[in-house]
Amino acid sequence: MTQAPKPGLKARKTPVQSRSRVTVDAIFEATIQVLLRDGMSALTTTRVAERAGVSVGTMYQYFPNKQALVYALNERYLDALAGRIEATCNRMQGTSLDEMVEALIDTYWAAKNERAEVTRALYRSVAELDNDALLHAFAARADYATTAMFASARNRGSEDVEALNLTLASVIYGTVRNAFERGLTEGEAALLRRNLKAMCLAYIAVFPA
Amino acid sequence: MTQAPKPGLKARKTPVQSRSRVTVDAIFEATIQVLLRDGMSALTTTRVAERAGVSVGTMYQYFPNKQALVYALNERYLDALAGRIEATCNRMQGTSLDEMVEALIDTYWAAKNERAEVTRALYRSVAELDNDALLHAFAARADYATTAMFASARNRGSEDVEALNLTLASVIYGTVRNAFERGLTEGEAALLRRNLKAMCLAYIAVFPA
DNA sequence: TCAGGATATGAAGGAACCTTCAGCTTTTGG
DNA sequence: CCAAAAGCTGAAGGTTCCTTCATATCCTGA
Repeated sequence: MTQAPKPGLKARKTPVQSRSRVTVDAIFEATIQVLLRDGMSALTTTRVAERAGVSVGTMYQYFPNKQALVYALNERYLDALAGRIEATCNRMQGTSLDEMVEALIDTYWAAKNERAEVTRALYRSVAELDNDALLHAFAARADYATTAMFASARNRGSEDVEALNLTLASVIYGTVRNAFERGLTEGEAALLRRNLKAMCLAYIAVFPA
Repeated sequence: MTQAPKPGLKARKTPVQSRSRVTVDAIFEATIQVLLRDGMSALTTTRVAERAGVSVGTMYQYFPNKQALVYALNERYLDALAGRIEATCNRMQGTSLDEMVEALIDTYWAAKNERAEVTRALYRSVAELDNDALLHAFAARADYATTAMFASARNRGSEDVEALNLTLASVIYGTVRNAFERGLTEGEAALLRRNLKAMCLAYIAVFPA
């Protein structure tokens, strides 16, 4: 995830004093806010710097260009998300498939909703070509973790773990994202989450046959 | 879907001669190709015109600005997609829930895959702010159709149709999209499609209780 | 305390892009 | 066949934006 970004997308300089760490954080935060308020096409170096309370030049000391900024923002987010998924997978090792699925849904759902605006802002920036690689790296990392977890399930049948993972991961990630994109009310969201779990459990119950 | 676009996004002039209808089609096609080859950030009026084999001025005779072009492209695609969903819903009226779900999955899956590149290209353009409205309009239209279909199911239990629709629609659309974004092999895709159906059927079987 | 590295500034160069418009070509309807 | 409508052209105006760099300020370790 963090290795070998496309050339030209690497951070230019790594903050060493705490002053600059604050600056970089402010820049990231400003980027999110601009993205959220004005959209990707209005994401301007000047605007970001202004909102972050620094000058444009400062930005260019940590990011070689605008694209690198967006890249780093996504990397940061996906890295944290993958970390949470891995943590859940470790925690649930050896439990039942049912418990695993519920935990995975809860984790992913929570991650998307805790800072819903951030998620929404980032969705507006991944359209850029080079971020595809980032997404695939994330998917690979997450799949690795969940597959290992499913393989350790107490009550597993004789199914192909890879196939099981592909199915559950696609359904869970896909559904949660779709749920997130519709503007659901609290009630609808709760209902959908419950039903998603029910659906996965029903599938598991029927299939290990 | 076709009514009341944001001001400034309306088509400027409607083609009346067949010559210009060809031109407009070429422009749309060129937009897709540029989007696909170079991404959203390289989508330039000059490049689109060049690839379409017309001059920039021509483009501006049918679209008041670049944004309107992208808007129209999405509108066109979503309109066709909604139409296909509605057709399926009409065709399946009065059948069983199982058949409905299978038909819906097949329709959506086919629509995404027939011109996979187009779908992929459009995903790169919806990040723009104003297209959100378009997506919501599409969702509303699709939900209306599927809800009506589910309500007519031969073997329905006493569940809340709206809830059933929310669940099935979110899972199906979400999963298909997610499947599409991972670069699945033919085999994996087939497997996932089969399992998605199985999952929905298992859910239906358990719940009308 | 002080030198040197780290950090910040913002005006300005320069490239890329969107959009217009005056004039030219093609098509249509009578 | 011809006048009017429809369609097409592309150079150029005007704007916006990215990025650099010479200069100034701040911090840290000795």
